[in-house]
Amino acid sequence: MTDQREHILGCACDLYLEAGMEGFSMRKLAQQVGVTAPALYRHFENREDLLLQVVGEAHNVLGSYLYRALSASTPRERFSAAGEAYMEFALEHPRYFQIMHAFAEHLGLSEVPVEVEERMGGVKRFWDDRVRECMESGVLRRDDPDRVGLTLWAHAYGLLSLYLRGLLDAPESAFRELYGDSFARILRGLATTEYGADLDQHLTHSRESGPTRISPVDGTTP
Amino acid sequence: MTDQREHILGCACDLYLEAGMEGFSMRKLAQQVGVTAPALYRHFENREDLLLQVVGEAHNVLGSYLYRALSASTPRERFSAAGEAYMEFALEHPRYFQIMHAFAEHLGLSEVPVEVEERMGGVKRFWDDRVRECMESGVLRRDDPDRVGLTLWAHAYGLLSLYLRGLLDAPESAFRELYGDSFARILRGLATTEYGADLDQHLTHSRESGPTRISPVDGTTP
DNA sequence: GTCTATAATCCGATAGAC
DNA sequence: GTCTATCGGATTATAGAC
Repeated sequence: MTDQREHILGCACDLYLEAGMEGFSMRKLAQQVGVTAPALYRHFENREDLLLQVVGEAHNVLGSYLYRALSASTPRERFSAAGEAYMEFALEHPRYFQIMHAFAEHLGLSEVPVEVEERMGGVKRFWDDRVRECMESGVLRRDDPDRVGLTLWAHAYGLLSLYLRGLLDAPESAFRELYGDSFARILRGLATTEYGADLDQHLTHSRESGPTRISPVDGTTP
Repeated sequence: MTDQREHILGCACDLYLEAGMEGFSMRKLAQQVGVTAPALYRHFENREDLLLQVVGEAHNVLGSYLYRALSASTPRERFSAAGEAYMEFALEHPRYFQIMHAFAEHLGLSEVPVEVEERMGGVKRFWDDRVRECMESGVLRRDDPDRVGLTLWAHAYGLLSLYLRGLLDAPESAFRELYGDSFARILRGLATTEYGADLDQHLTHSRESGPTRISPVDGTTP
């Protein structure tokens, strides 16, 4: 009873996880807590403030998943474990996964709150660190860790989002296999060795100039 | 005036593109159309039905972007153009990009409507076709086009989503460069050649069994 | 800190006249 | 096909008593 605020926050997380963003209201929350709606405003400024705290909890849970990955003993194992931890979090807490990436959008905000931005920066840095130590130990090619981290993060995020939104018609077991498979493909590369050389050349020069090119690049080599 | 239904649909698209999902209501739409709210129900069953048509329009617009990419003359150029077209669509019509991927979620539906599922299948097939013809012409490594297509699609979708949600603090010009760069990295591969061999072995065997593995794999080779 | 009561809006959808 | 009028409901948030 001392920390009624935390009790409310716990109920808010439960309610959101059960009902999603559409089904979340201050009235329902009050009912679940066992008080009346106005009482909530003694502890939280408004609905937005409250949901921001829920996002914070989502980040805490993700953090605990990622932290576990650090107990592996080599960079390549930590890297692998991190990728799996990110997937496990998304599959076991899909609503958390959604709200932390789409908070501003869900609330119709034009800007991402700084709290969320900072927390998300932490997630990104975690990826970058796994990448960096894999580069240092020769598992990953030497490259800009920040960019490589983003590529990996975007791929994982995209794959999980498409799955959670029901846009991939695969059962969970199949998806898990697909996720690891897709990761492996990215690490190994998709282009033939012939065109791979082309790409190396592209990347060496692209840091300075030029329009966006995606793929087997500019018309130089046939 | 003959096709008032189309006029309403046009206004609905405009209203959604301006106000987003949060700001979309039958009343506001009616006001924009210049009629009263009940009149809308002569043309559309309900709000959900109407928004489903908006999603359809979003797919039409994306389709027109992708279609343009087919005018390139070689598989590798069509591939490159397709990736750029997907990006251009997302950057120029961010709301359309969002609603077509998150329609069910936005409306609190538990299942993705079949119309959306089919349309999205078309997008996926377009990616797969670009991949397939690149494999046949030796630009991409021979592999399962369906899986490779998914990897590329997920990466592009993830990167664009993160950017549109304001989770990447980069201006648009920087993002465009980043997008192409990230694509090139995936095509070339991220692992060192040494560990790349490991991955090849993994992929060869993984089609049949085993738990999800992500990266430099199983403890066999040091 | 919590209550009752209520303000002030907004929403989707329908009935029935024209 | 469109209107007026309205039903029936939801929501966030506040005022003031206890």
